[in-house]
Amino acid sequence: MDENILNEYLLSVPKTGRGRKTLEKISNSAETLFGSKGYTNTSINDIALGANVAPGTFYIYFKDKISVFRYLIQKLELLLRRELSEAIKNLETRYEQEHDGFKTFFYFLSRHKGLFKIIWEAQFVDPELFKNYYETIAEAYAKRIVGAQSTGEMRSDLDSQVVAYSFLGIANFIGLKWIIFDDKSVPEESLDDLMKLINSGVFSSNRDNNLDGQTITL
Amino acid sequence: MDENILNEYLLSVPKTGRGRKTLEKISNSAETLFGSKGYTNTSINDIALGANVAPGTFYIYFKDKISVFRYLIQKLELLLRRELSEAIKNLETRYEQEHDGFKTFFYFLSRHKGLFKIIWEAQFVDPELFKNYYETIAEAYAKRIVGAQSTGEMRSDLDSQVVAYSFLGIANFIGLKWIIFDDKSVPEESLDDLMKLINSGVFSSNRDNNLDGQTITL
Amino acid sequence: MDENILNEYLLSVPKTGRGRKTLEKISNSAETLFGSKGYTNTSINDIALGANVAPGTFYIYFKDKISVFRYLIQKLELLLRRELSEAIKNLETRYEQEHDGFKTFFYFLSRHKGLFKIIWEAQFVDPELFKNYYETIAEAYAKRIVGAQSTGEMRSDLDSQVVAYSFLGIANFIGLKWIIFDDKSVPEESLDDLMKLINSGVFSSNRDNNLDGQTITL
Amino acid sequence: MDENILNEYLLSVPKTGRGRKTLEKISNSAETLFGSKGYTNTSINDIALGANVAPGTFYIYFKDKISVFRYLIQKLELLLRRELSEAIKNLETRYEQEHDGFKTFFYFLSRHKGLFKIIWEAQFVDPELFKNYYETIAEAYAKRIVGAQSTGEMRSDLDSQVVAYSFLGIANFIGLKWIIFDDKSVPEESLDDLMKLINSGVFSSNRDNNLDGQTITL
DNA sequence: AATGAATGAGACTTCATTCAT
DNA sequence: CATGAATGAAGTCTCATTCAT
Repeated sequence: MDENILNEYLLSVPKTGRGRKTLEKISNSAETLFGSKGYTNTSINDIALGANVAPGTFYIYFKDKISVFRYLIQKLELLLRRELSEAIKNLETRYEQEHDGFKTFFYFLSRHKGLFKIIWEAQFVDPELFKNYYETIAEAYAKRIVGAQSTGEMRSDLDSQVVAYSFLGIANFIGLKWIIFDDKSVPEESLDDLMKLINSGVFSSNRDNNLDGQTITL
Repeated sequence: MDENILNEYLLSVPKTGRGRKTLEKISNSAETLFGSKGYTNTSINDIALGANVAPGTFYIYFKDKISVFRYLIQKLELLLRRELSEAIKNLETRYEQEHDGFKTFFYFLSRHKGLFKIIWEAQFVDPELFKNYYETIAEAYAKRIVGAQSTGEMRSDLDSQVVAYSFLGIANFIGLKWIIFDDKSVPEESLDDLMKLINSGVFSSNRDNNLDGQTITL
Repeated sequence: MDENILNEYLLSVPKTGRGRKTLEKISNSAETLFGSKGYTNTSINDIALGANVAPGTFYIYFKDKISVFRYLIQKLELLLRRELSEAIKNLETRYEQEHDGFKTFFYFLSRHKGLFKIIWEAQFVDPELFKNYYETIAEAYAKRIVGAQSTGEMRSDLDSQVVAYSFLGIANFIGLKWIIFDDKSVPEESLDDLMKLINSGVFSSNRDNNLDGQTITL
Repeated sequence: MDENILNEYLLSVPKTGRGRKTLEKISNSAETLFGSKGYTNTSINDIALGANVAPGTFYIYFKDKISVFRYLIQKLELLLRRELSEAIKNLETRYEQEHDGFKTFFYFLSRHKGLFKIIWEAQFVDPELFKNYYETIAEAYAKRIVGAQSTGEMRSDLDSQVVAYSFLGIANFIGLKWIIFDDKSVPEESLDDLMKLINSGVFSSNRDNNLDGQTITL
């Protein structure tokens, strides 16, 4: 079971079912509160209250407040990674993979709004963690781009990092919009437009740029 | 002077030169500290110390801690808006405007790394403010897109909001990368690639997708 | 068995060998930890951990934390008393008894560094106990001095309490030096000098003091 | 002013008379409470309460609880050192110096019972500090002994460290007796007996020891 | 007898804010 | 205007002790 990775973040792994249930209650309470009020505005007492346990109980499972935070981020990463690789593993073209990747990401967001917001706060709560998190993701993504470029599926005159960060930026921002502004139009609905955008761009035609007149039939 | 808008955020607008200097010292100290350590990790004492004034002096100019924060965000918005409109006001094509807009944004970032970080923290410090800030920006941007679509400069089969948020996402993420990871390659250098991306997309050609065969000559 | 006195400090005297072993593990763990980290810095959890039992098990044998502490002090007193009386019971002169008494004390210390430190901490942990402990010892010692004075073995112009406390002070301080500073020179080595000191003093001669010219041939 | 050494232990040296008074109230409250209830049993709230200030005020002057503790020990050392050197500076013989040294020490104790008790607790609260404190004192004392031995005022067949620790042990234990047991007979009254003891010893006569028959006329 | 999870009072500490000078 | 000392509510965390299993 992959979840055992998360145990590293625990002060003590419960041996009884009772303990396991308590840990879950605490973790869930923290996720909910961090997601709604933010890490900084959430106190241990809040978390304990939300978990229906005494404040001291929190410290049986987590060393301190920042530890749950890290635990939850690790959990987010684990879940997202798993879902993404699952989603695209049988798809042949990069285009399909990208399409379903975005789709999966948005679907994931819909179920983990809170967890996702936590990541952004990491920038202030634990800058090192934040840096590592995004470095890892961006690097992995850039590698994917390079792969697609080498097979000719993606144009290779663009820096892979620029492309990777742009895609991540688009996905995150549309997700951010959705989460923060509690948008009714789920991002999934925007998926087609988004794909068109990254597929063939936004500008219409005949500009004097360095794309040297090559014609693309879409 | 446009700056007078900022006076709304002040408890008392200094009448003497001495007072003006004190206010500036406090505001600058806050900007520096919020930008480096973050709002939450910066205390009024820190700000006062950095401004070479007594803690009590802070409260002559600002009602409370959150007020400087809002003051600084308002300042950022003001400055950025001004620079952007200045930068593109004499440019004819949307493409050129977009190009120079990004360029200006990145240049602005380079001089206000701290302020940019402050914006992000607003998400947790003052969610309402953050929401308004981005709503305003995104709406304005979306309007620009609609305009460009109506003149035919941009393809009109894409939802203007999706395009707006995508562009903002790209700009912000590349900016984020640069700031947080202290990147050596300034984003300006990536500008050409970025323009190519939004101009004509990333995928290479001839895909069997729902873009229904319409041909675009680039 | 004299040890039954110690049972008074127990919540339940174990009837099975298993229980006896558990009690011993707990008591030993406490002695070790109190002796190294001190009473205050040792938690019940530490003790339980060191004894390889669950925290709850501690409370089967001891009413509370202070109880083990008292138990251990009582144990120290018992052991020391026994060794001392054993050591000097066949010696004829007070001088020899004092000599071997110190020697035995230092030897005892070498095997119970921890317990000795526990006694000192009692001053702060349980002042009443500490008071009683030292009162008892000092009184017993003072009685010995009076006895020696009545047989003429010790000069009788000195207050027995002053002598008793002085001797105890010397023994304790040299012991303290040894324990706290982890001295390499075992106090036993200093024994001869110490005996000379209490035998004939430190100052050289011919002073105009209130010893009224009486001559002592050493 | 020598007292400025103590400022090193302060978080902020007060600039106004008001602050100086507050600092003194806090320091005095801590001294009283540490001396009566002990360091461990005294809370910051207790100290603040005893000083008639808010808990937070404590932290204006001291970094944390252990800091006042160190501050007070440093103060004790400073005061004692000063009084001792003052007391003996005009005395000619070592005997007189020793006599007045003990007397001064006992007199000092009578005015600083609490402060003196604090030292003992340092063994558990800040072992390093305790070690340094006693090492310094013992070394200084041992040097004095060596000096007295070289002038012939003290017999030189005794190890100076043994003598130093013995003297310290005697002084401390008699002081301890007085303080802990709240003795009515002030140690000063025992001074003469004590001087006799260290002057010419306790045992009466004619023992077969290794003092090789030398005769001392007292 | 033993377990280990849960408790909650209480300790330490921070810091936005006030106010007398 | 400016100061800086004082405040006290609120938050983090520890740990002796209890109790259901």
